Amino acid sequence: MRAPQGEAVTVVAVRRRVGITDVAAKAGVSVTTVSHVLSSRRPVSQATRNRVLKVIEELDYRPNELARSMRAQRTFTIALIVPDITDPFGASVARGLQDAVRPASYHCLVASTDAERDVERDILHRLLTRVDGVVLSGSGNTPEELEPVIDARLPLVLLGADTPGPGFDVVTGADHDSGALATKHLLERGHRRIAVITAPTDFGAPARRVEGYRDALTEAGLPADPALVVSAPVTRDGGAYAMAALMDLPDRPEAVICGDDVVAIGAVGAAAGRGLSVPADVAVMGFGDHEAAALVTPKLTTMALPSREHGRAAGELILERIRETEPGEPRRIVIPAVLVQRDSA
Amino acid sequence: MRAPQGEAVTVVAVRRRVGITDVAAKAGVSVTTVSHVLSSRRPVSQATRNRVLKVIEELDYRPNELARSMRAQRTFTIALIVPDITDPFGASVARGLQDAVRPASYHCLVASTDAERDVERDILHRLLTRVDGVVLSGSGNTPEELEPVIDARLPLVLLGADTPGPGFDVVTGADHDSGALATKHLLERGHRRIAVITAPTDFGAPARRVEGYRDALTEAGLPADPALVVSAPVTRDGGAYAMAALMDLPDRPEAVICGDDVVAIGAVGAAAGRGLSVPADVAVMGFGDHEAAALVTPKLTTMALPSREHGRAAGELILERIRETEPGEPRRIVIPAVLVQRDSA
DNA sequence: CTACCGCAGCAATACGTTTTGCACGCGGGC
DNA sequence: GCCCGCGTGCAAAACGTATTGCTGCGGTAG
Repeated sequence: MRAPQGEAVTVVAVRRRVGITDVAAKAGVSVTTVSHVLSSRRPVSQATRNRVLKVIEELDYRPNELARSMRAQRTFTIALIVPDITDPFGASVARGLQDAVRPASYHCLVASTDAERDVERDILHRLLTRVDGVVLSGSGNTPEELEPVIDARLPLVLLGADTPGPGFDVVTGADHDSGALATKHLLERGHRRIAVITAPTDFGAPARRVEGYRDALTEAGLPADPALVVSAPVTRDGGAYAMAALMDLPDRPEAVICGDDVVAIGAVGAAAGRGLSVPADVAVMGFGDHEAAALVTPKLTTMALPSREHGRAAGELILERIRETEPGEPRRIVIPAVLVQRDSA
Repeated sequence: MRAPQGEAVTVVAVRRRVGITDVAAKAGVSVTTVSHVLSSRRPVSQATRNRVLKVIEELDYRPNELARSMRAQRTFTIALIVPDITDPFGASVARGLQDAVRPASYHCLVASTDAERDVERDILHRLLTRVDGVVLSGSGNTPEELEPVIDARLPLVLLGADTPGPGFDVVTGADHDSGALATKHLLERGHRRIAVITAPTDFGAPARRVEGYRDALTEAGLPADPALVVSAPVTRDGGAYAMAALMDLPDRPEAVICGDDVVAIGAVGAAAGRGLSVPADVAVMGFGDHEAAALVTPKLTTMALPSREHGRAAGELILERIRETEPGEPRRIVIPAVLVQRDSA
């Protein structure tokens, strides 16, 4: 019953992977016909189609995607290269990317580089012939590193890129605006002396946020006191020290915007250590909306970076590029941060 | 200078992807020779080798991995399927997996299923012909869902699997032991009445931890009061409510072990709300060592789940399976949790 | 001097699909 | 009654690589 064929051997042995040829043979048609019932690129009689489908079912045939990709010159795979997938931003981006491309039956290959240039280059090279597009995040992506990608005519989207000039597709946060938005929120709550604790770099996203902060102040007709902008490592302790310094100022600020939630948490701790209560004595805002932001006391008011949106946007952009026939103008997608009001401001 | 050849046409046009054939032609040898230069599977004279390498350099030739995979019947890709890559556990596992397989030149394809069974099945099916192995985490992986994978003779490793019986490779946490370990730590600090707040399930990892807790108590000659084991949703509020209930007990516990850091943070909050100080009045332990654990006040003493290790172990196991010629006995790798002492206990 | 052995390289085949040029037969319109 | 067109299916080529049987050549040992 299981084996109508003549073979009486009962040892099952290693069952070879079933290919389209096996299906064709068992259904008594050519491989072309099988392919056509699968792809519907040419009409096939109902009778034949049914027969083929039945055999496919029986044999549990699944087309070899590899061969398919090779033939079509399309892998249906997008590579995501991030400094560290463990970092919440990287993970969310990965998720957003998956969300965007899965409906189109694309997969995601993800790799972590630890921001090491040669690792990044190595991975990039080995991936080039395996994927239909690349989303690259973080690390100092210099144009020359990117050269092999564009050279391979592979769609490429940069995430939050600073260095490479125009000519690239980019998805980035609205850094200037988020800095301004945070500042305005504090202004609306009546604060006038507003300080900033930022990362110790004078370029990139942190710098642009500080600029937004200054512009918001200026727009409100307020002076931007340079003493109120301090920099600190992006750690809890960094935030604590910087906050302590601010609180020691003769004319202590009424509110402080921190470049990261972790920093903000350190700042809140430092304030508490001096008997200052948040937000009654001093308001504190964070950036990023980490998991911890909603867990600490007081719950942190913060600017959420919709990182999943970043990933989704990148995915959609890549998909568009893949579908395009003509290269088209480089695009730049800017994603605004959103204010999450909680208890610290 | 750039083009010694006769072609005077300056229009660059679309440069075709350079293949091994182009290299062979330009070097004046056969494709076989080029392949041998690359693979060293047969000796090639130094002169020829140099000439070929030079041409490869000039043409910036990179072998098409797809064709290579097809020929070798090996994709050098491992699939990781998790409920959500955004979840810190999933992300760490991904990272560990990458760490493990990258030295062997393997890539990682990651997919999130949101724990939806049909999404999982769909992804699994579409991946089967594209990868050399699968690491599957979370979701109720029923054996029948796994059938296509084992049917395809694909190495498969289950992460923290509960349901499927033996016959599968599994990497899992030492749940029973970690429960016992946490309990012993509190016993050593002199606590006698120890409570547990656990997830509302009576199977899987949470249940096994509770068992470990009971056994540790018994071993210490202490009674296991059923009233001290309460269940709560794995949220901040869940922890808070459960803690409140425990604190209302006539004979209030001196210490409580929470099934998750988030729950522990809620518990600490509830204690503070009743004027109880942690750890002076009541000790609290968490599970998981989330980012937030080190950020809250007091810093949480917790059992860290080395999730990156889980991923790494799974990767190494898969690699072994791939290299094996004979199937071999199913293996089970158990990874202990580690105690992270901070300030809450 | 001859036979044998090893080195270098070539041509052909396989991997599993999809696509395309062709052939065959049948029915309808002129 | 003939021709055209359409519906249906087949054989062969292509995607880009790795492998393998073979050939010719030169050197060495017997």
